[in-house]
Amino acid sequence: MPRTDALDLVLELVVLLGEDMAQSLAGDGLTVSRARLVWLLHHTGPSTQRALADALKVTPRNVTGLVDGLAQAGYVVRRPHPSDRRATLVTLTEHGAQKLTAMDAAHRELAELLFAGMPDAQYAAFVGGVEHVVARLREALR
Amino acid sequence: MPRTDALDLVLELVVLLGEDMAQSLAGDGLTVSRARLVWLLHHTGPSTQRALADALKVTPRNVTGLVDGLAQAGYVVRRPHPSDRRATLVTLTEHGAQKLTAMDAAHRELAELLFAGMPDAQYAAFVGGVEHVVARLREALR
DNA sequence: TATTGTTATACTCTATAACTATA
DNA sequence: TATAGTTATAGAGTATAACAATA
Repeated sequence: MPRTDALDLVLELVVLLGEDMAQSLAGDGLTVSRARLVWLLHHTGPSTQRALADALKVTPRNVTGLVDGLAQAGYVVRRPHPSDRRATLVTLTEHGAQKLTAMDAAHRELAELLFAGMPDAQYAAFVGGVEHVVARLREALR
Repeated sequence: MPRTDALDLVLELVVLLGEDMAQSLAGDGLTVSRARLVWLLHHTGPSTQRALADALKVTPRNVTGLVDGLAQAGYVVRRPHPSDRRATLVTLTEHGAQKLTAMDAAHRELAELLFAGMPDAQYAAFVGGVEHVVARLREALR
């Protein structure tokens, strides 16, 4: 007896969450792809484009484009790598860093919005359920 | 105390589910956008491009491109509308209909994969939790 | 006058391949 | 010879605007 209703509900959640994030990011002049890159920079510090490409699982060429857009929007700058003249270090600007700090806060507010008011027992069961599903998906994708 | 861990877990689920679907669809020569269109056709029958644009919440121009690609891939054909000569009715081909029936089965199998083995109590709590989160998101997006 | 779908144009994300500069 | 990042090229998804055919 497949539990397709739960899957459909999860798919709806995916759609709504995607809309919410895209809408919020658009307000900051960001796209999902660009946000992923600056989010990474924010949490790991200045990185070479090569490292970003590996972490984001996209091609180096793609990173060039994303960094171009982010630089034009004032989020990041390219700095020379101190010891390897082939490489560049992508670094958050002051403005970018401030925006990312604000995004951290927005992230916490979203968590608050979604889960505040949920009874502890249900919250625990929900987390357990998501972990279960994530584990199954990881196996399936391996 | 924001429950950011649950949000991060849900975001991971979104990523993994997206990868799983994209991988599966690529095997059928489909993209996510094209799959959404044929999925709609499969469940509502032949439709005008205008109706598809409204249902998918994209522009008519976008639908033109998606239908072009799906027609070339043999999933759909454009037929004249019987009473309105401005409009076309996008219809699944025999091949497309068979593929969609197979996708229905794959959908049930995915539900089976994700939720089989989950205790009834946890399943119920999980569904309740997702419903809670979906409701909150609906409010936020309104 | 309004609607359906198209052509024209443009931007973003994505990829592969060839090339430059450096290691 | 290998690596970092670029230019060149291409396809998909998305949008707006102008237009043709029809209602």
